[in-house]
Amino acid sequence: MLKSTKHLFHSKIKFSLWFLRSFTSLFSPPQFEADLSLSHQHKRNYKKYFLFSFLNENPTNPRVPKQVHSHLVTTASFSHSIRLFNALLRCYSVSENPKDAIFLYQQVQSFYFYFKFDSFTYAFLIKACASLSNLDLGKQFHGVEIKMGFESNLYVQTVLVNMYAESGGLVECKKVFDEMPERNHVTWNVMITGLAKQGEIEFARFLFEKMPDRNVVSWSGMIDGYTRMNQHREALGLFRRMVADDGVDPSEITILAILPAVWNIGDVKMCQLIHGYGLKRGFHVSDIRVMNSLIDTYAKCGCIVSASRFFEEITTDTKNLVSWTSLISGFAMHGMGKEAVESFARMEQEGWKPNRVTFVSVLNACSHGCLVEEGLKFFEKMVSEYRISPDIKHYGCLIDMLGRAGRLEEAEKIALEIPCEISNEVVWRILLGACSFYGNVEMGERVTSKIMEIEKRYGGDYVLMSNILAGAGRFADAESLRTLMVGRNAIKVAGSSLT
DNA sequence: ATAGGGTTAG
Repeated sequence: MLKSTKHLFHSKIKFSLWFLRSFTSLFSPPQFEADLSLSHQHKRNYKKYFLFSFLNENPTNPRVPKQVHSHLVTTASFSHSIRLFNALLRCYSVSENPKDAIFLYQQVQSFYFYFKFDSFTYAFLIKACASLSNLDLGKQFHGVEIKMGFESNLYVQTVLVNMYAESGGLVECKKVFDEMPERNHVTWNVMITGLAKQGEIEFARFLFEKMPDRNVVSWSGMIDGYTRMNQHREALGLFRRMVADDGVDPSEITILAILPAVWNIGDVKMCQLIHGYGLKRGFHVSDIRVMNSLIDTYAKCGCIVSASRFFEEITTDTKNLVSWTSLISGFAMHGMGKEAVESFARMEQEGWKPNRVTFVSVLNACSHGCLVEEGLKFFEKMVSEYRISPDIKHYGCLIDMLGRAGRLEEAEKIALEIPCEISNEVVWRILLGACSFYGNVEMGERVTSKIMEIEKRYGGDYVLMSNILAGAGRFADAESLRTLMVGRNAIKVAGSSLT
């Protein structure tokens, strides 16, 4: 008995040493070896501190929390520090697998029953539930947290509001917010951004106007809410009010929230203004997300030259895959197939591996630039070389490309081969457009019946099909289709131009 | 130690 315990103890020491070695070799903190000569208490504190900063300084490396976790398990030193345990929990809650936070809690709860959890523990656990969008689990921790006496803890209640907002429990969200004895600006912001994200923009605005000290987060949240709801003028108005009247400096996030409103309205001047502001404030050198969004906005405002010039100004080590994809999608929407294909080649030369979005963009470019053979090659390359299984948008581009080139039979064949789990009415709608362009009545009728199996309320389909029929001289059929459209209450919004 | 994020067929 004694021997085996001893053996276990030795193996633990061995493991610890291996562990410390792996830490030192990974990060080689200065004087770590020397500190081993300190007193036992000192060593333990140093180790604790080291593990703590190890966790906090490597938030993106998924191996770090696993290493610390296994160290704590094998050395049975969970009980030594609630802080270390909480830091580990925090790491897991923002990691790729927030469920690990729940597992850690369950493990500690069942093996270390004397362990006393504090308010931070519950805050991070509820945060993990928010990342998982798991409303049921969140409700359970809400119950536990109340039972442990944190019902009026500002931090715990704030993450609780956030969790309910993110996982769609708006009723509970409002209830918790209303019943909080004290709130700070974070609480208000969590509530406002949460409501704005869920589409409750009116109520978010009400709270926004009522809130005592608005900051850049509150403004950005509201602006983002309006752009999500397609209320772009309202978003721009709020942005102007924020900068001009309240004198609040926009952050990177504000810029990212306002740019979709800019390109939806198509305001090039506004885009240049924000670009200039970014230059002045240094966003363009510091935040690749803002730069990528600017490429996209210039392209969507019709200035592909500015978009590509701006792209070329970004240094090679700052550019990423999204920059390349934004450029290619810009070329695609301007019908510049050749430039898109060249950019794709340059991107591969610089060592970037295209993802599914990059392929949607380049296939779209081939379709708009009438590069059918290239497009088919890209599709083949995506499947066999990059092992990306095509999704419905890739098929959409492919069908659009073949349809525009008049290769309707091939397009229809592919549309029929799409697995039914991912198929939708949009691919058939694309094909219907091609049938209309080439005046193919028979296929048009087949395709229309396919669409009607899925969606009967989209007016554009009736209009397109009745145009095909009228083009073939079948005016009576065209007329009855129009009547059917009115009878089914299908709506066709009239087109309009921005200029 | 609590809040906000970029590219996607018609």
